[in-house]
Amino acid sequence: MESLKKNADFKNCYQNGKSYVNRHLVMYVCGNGKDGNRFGISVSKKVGNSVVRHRTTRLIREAVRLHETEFLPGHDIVFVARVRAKEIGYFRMENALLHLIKKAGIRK
RNA sequence: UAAGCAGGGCGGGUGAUCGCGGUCCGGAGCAUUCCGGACUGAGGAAAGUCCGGGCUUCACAGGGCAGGAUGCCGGAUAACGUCCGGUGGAGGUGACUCCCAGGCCAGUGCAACAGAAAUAUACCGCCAGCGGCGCACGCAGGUGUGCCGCGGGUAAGGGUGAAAAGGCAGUGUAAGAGACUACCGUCUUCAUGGUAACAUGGAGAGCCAUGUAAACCCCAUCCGAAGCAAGACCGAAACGAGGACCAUGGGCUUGCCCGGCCCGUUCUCAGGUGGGUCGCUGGAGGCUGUCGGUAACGGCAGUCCAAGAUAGAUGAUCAUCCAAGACAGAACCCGGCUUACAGCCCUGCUUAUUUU
RNA sequence: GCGAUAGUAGUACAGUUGGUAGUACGCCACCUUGCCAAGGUGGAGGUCGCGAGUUCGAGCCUCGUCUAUCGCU
Repeated sequence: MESLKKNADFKNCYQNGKSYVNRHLVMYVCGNGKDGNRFGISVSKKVGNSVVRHRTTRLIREAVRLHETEFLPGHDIVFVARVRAKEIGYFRMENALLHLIKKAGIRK
């Protein structure tokens, strides 16, 4: 999967995209005018120490990887972990993610 | 067996499926990239960033001042505020542990409250002398005693305080006082042992004097600055400089021509942005043996190569075993310190109890 | 990666040569008023972020540690 790298890409998504929220995640979506999707993951220092943040990032990335084909193409999507996200395992993270993309209407 | 002390080690394992970073090999491809295979992929603290060094760039004739750091002695080391071994002090029955442990007779500052007095004094007290008044004895001179006053001698005793001009016992005295004596302490000096810190012993000084230097300061030693986002190299586009080209194509200067300027095409150069490559992991390296050293550590020989990401790679699911998995994620590299940490194992030693 | 600053009452802040921790607002009680506000009087409230050390004695000095905020690249 292709990832968002530049700070400007994230800023663009925050300002021009639409946001969807649930208990564990925040998702920002905006169009990018390309064939595929690009994903960004953001976990702030408030969530925990380095080990906790890395684990949270990996859970989100794994969930995105396994469900990448279910996304409608042509979007930049940023996932932001909320503080409660550090307490959950993979399956609840997966459910949270699927819930959000269904809510946003970008699931096939 | 119980309690404890010191040192060292480990820090979940195995398998299956899907997935990620790196190196090498093979194939496709030849700017890039894709496919397959093999190997490999976080720590004891990777952490805090508290010290020290390597490396890189900049600065620099030499010296001093300022500023900072360290501080018993000897050794180890590339270096250190680290480590090792001693000395002194403190704690523990003990194994053993802990200590920023130089200098307030170079100078300056501070010591609230209480207390008479805080670095110098005399409040109460003690003591004799002189003067006055009273009482007792006495014929009287006078003697004894009490109170008051005067100028003196004292620092034993009193209470305050964290701390009151060595302690304690005796001699001595009007009362006292290192005034004198013994012991202990302090200081000076000599001898012996030790590389030294220092220890032990002898002799002397009657003892001019508190604490605080994690107060200023003094003394000795050390220190140029910044950091891999350091730095080196390659270099799109756009901008800039110079040259060449022109069917003289367009515009401006103009009534027109010449001339000049800008745009155009192309070449060279400079700076070095987006980006890329290097720095980047073979090193004060690990392990084993041996030799020197009490040890820290060092010498020699053999053997091994063990992450290198660049918005940042180790994950997910399932099965299974057990003691049910704590603290926690490399970002140029090393040596330390400090802090966090579920639990497990090994070695040596101490104390107590019991048995032989 | 490299640094800097701060932490004191519920809140915002003082606190100098180290010597009994204070100010304002807020809080509580009383007075005033028919009632409320304003005003007046009195009172409570602090492990000085935490742990060691130096000192006779630390909010203050030293070391370690935690949290928050900010800066440079």
